[in-house]
Amino acid sequence: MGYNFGKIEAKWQNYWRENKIYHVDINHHKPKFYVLDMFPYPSGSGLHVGHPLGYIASDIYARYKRLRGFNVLHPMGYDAYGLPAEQYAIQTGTHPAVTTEKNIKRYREQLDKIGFSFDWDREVRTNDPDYFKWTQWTFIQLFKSWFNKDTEKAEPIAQLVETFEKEGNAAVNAATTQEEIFTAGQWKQMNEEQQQETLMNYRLAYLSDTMVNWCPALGTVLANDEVKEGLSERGGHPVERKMMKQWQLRISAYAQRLLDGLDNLEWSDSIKEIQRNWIGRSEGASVIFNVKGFKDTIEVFTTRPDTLWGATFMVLAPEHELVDKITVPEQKERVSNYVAMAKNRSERERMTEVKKITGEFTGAYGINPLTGREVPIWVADYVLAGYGTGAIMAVPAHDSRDFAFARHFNLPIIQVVTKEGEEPSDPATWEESYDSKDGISINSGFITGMKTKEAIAEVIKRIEEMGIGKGTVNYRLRDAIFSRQRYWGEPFPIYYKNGIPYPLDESELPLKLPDVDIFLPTETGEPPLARAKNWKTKEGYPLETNTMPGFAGSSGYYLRYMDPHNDEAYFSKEAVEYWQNVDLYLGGDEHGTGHLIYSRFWNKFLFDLGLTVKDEPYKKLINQGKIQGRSSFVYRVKGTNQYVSYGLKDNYDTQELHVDVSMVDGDVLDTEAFKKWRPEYADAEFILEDGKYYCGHVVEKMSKSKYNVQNPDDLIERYGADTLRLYEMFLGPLEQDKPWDTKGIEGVYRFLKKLWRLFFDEDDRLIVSNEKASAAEMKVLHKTIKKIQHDIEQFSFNTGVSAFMICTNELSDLNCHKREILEPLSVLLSPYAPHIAEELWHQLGNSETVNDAVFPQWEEKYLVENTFTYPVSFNGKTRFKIELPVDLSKADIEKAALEAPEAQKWIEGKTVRKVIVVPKRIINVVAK
RNA sequence: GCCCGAGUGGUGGAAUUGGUAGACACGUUGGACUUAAAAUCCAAUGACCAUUGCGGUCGUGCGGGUUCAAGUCCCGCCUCGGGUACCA
Repeated sequence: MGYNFGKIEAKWQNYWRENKIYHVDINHHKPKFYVLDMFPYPSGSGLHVGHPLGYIASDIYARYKRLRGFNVLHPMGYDAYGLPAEQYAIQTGTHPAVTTEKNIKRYREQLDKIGFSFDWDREVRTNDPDYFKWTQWTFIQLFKSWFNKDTEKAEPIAQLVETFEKEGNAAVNAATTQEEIFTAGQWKQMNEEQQQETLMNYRLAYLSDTMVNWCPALGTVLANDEVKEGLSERGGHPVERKMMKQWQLRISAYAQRLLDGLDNLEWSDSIKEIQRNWIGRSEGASVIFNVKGFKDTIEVFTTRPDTLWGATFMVLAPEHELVDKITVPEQKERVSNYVAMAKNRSERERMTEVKKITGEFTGAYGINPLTGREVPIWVADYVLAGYGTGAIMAVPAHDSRDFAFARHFNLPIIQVVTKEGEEPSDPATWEESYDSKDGISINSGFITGMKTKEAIAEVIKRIEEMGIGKGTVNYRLRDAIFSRQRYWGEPFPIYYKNGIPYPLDESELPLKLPDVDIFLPTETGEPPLARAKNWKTKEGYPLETNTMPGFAGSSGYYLRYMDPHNDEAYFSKEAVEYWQNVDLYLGGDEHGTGHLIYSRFWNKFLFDLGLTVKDEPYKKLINQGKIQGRSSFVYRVKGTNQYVSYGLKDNYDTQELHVDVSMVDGDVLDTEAFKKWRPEYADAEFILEDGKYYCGHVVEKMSKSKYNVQNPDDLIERYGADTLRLYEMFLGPLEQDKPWDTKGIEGVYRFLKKLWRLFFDEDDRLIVSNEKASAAEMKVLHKTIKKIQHDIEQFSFNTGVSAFMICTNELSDLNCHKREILEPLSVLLSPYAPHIAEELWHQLGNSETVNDAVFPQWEEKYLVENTFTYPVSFNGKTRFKIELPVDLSKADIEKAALEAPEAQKWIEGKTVRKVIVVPKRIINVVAK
């Protein structure tokens, strides 16, 4: 019989469930540890082998921490709102809730089979009213808050109103889009609508007209991070720019805190860098230019105020409010045509035509505030309305885009920075602009001769004194568009009275999704919720018809796990004070600019409200790599039904076709299975090599259409969950992308069978003895404990698995069947392979779960060696080995090495110049 | 374009951070057991040269450098993967 994983795994999975082994509560006698996986969106195709990779790693860590005496919170749930279920609903009429429920059930079955230590009593689902009540609640708090730049935190709108009533807004330093200054008197004279409109400019969740990423195919707007290269991330549909009234979150207010917070996080440098780039802080100055003949001024943002003397023209974004006003009559037509063209270009066009230089002269002139020189004002779409002030001063000599523009339209180029010790040259001879971050200012008035850094500081100082500008910081981070014109998401807890949005009373939450007849927009283009009957408050006011985006529900889910059944609050004070924040978070790095930013923002906001106790949600983050599929190909001879084996395909004119990897074993195709696969292959003929059909292969994304999906259920069926767990870890470093190849799973399976043989004989009789272990056996054990502990703490799970293999191989060689060795070994193995470990632990006579055992402690005394086998190298090349006592002095080691018989041939006829001895490492002889 | 990350046997990957390159597996080859197969076990397996035995040369993407010693550090390239994209 031997190792019967099927029986063992079912048995212990039941035992764990029935005895609630993974249920966890607050326990003040133990230190807490919070291990979290990014929860999955339950898709219709179920889990493939790539999904559990991170879950297995975090499960090993969670189990390890438990063995080390921590009270471990390790929950799981579902990111249940999402487009696929809704798209399916549109096609079939099946309610997305039904699809989602079905998919969750399948996910749960698959997850259960892998033997995770999740506390399912804490499961959350983003579409569960008990859960999204708090998503809606948080939205209301955002609506009722503003960001005070003086205190660098969110504060209640109610207090802001009090300030307005007392002194107006002049002294308020807020993250705001409010431009007009008003007095207390003016505030009081505003009507309700005007006041609400004003407050909207301060709220952290606010409604405003904004340029959005509109995706016609999905019928909704998308956030910036949901658009990749001008196409929607989901589905790859084209995205257009459109002006729409949308809910937004003022995440830009938190830009600096989001940036600063990164410094103290144990995240990979790459993901921190991605976030830093996304936030995009840049320091510089805003400078005010007068417009000749107008009272209006143009404010520009520049990171290089030291190049003001080189500004030879100005450029406004097509959307800039002054374009129309300042354009001279004879340019009107050209400019308005250009602006219309620029506005209508899709995102995609705009991005693909980056190199195309376009623009129009307005006919107006700006006046350089430092030099008094007149510079022409142009309109061009290389200047973005959404960044800085939507206007720039162009310094063609030192900016590549300005340079290209100046060359194209024949505008003057003046050099104002040069490299130290270099003579300025004629820009007309240049091929590109001169990047001058470390230079010396020339031809630049009072900063001439200064180094760039001090020149910038000096200009900022002077323009501030002169009142024509100031030092400023700009961020690339945009506010997050929070409305989706979709059905399957959280409804906004907002109603409209006279067109003004108001939040629902908290007692009205959760506001559940209404029923609709079909999941499509209305004829008039309103979102699906507008189809619902009676989508209004008790008083009859219409409710918001947009729904929230996918990242709404995932932004604060880690907090709800701490106290998932609380109906009084998001989570209790006691729970958050105990569990604090996530100690270890595992997930894919594709969430670098989305979820991980939103979630940090959400947490910081709740922190400002005094709800969370940590400023950052995820202390340590590990991004597991993707598992790629290994696709197989057959080669059809064109125009025939003949298939030629890989090695012979170059002799024919062939077409490459994906075949299902389940029919391929080590590149050899099961030709009979292939014939049965599809009717058109029934009469397939094969041109074989050595009697076999060899397939070609390539490593690519795992997907249905490539027939390379490996699902964990089949592998568990064949090898068991423990083998699957070990194999996924054995594949390679956790954070690295790697191809999936089922071939190697045999090796791991063999290891478990071999381990089993240490405990049982051929007739399944336990052969474990209570005999005292030998020094050699103790050494194997303690070496392994040390290695396993080290590897788990380093998240080096692949080397951990090989350490277990080495250990088992060595114990087999030693013929060791001793409890003193095997009992700790079963504990050691339990994080990786919990089922077999639990079985062995109980077979050894333990009646409690192995999860409550104590992780064994390795002791140095078993590891000490009396001798060390030195590699002896001559001029860096290893020539022979010599075993010497470890406590030998350097001089004696040197002597022993040089006197060794093998050494003579390398020394002969040469002079020994030097001998390097590194104790317990190496001996290197330098001989010439 | 800019910013990260990675290139090691036929394959996945190791290498205590500058100290025996290729651990552990897969695969392959040969052998044992078996009527046979599966399973299991044993041996070989970086390339090349030599071979009766000992052995030798080369080798971590490429080219240079530092060092007694480089997969690891420095300089310059190449290739692949990811992020970002007119951000002033």
